[in-house]
Amino acid sequence: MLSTNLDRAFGALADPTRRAILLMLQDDEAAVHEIAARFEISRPGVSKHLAVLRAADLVNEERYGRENVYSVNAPAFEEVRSWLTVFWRGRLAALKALAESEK
Amino acid sequence: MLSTNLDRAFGALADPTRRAILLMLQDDEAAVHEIAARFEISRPGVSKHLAVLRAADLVNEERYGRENVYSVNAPAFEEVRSWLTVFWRGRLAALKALAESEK
DNA sequence: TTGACTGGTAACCAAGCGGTTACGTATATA
DNA sequence: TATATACGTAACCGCTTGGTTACCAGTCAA
Repeated sequence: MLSTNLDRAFGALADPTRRAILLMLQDDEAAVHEIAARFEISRPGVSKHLAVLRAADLVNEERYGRENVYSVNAPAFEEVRSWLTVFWRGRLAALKALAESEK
Repeated sequence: MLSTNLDRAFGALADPTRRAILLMLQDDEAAVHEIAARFEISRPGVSKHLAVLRAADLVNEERYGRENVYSVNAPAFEEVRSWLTVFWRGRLAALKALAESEK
């Protein structure tokens, strides 16, 4: 099945370790070894989570010397929030239409 | 790995078919056979998607005779929106702190 | 230049997922 | 009562996922 940005974003957010990484990056950007130090899983495990977040475009990656520094990428979050907001508005509209029809 | 409500909610939203089902239910509640009629996958396939949405508490299920009628369950969506909102506020706070420190 | 640090990736494994067909059961209808 | 409808679930299949260890390449420092 072909996978869209939105699929990947929601899928990336479905894992608690990845959400924790995002919360950590929300305070400040960090290198991979700094992130790995805060989690119990192995460094390659963290690398794979970061690859998933990168594929979902939820984080940016920048190389400084031998460090790979990750930070939050805001626009991709907007896409997720936007889907939920649109869904919500549609729902409110449906409820309103229902209320009208019951008058 | 133990799976939380939030994990299941984000995971459920990661699939385009399930999002389409939710958009359909947002207009009006529907029985399983009505939902299945609108998708190309088999009815048992739809049943499994509905089971995932149910496990994530994103839908409600109610039996009427031999029909199983599904509808959107609003509170679970609030949990997802809430996580994103809290994340967002934290991020804005971090950006503000950064701006302050640069003065 | 040798050695330590940083980090991606390959290979592997068990578990989960999205789909299918086959089946069982409950309900409505003729 | 016999038949058709509605739906969940089991069994199966191939692919993905989240974790591991082992390895390799690039960069910094002595």
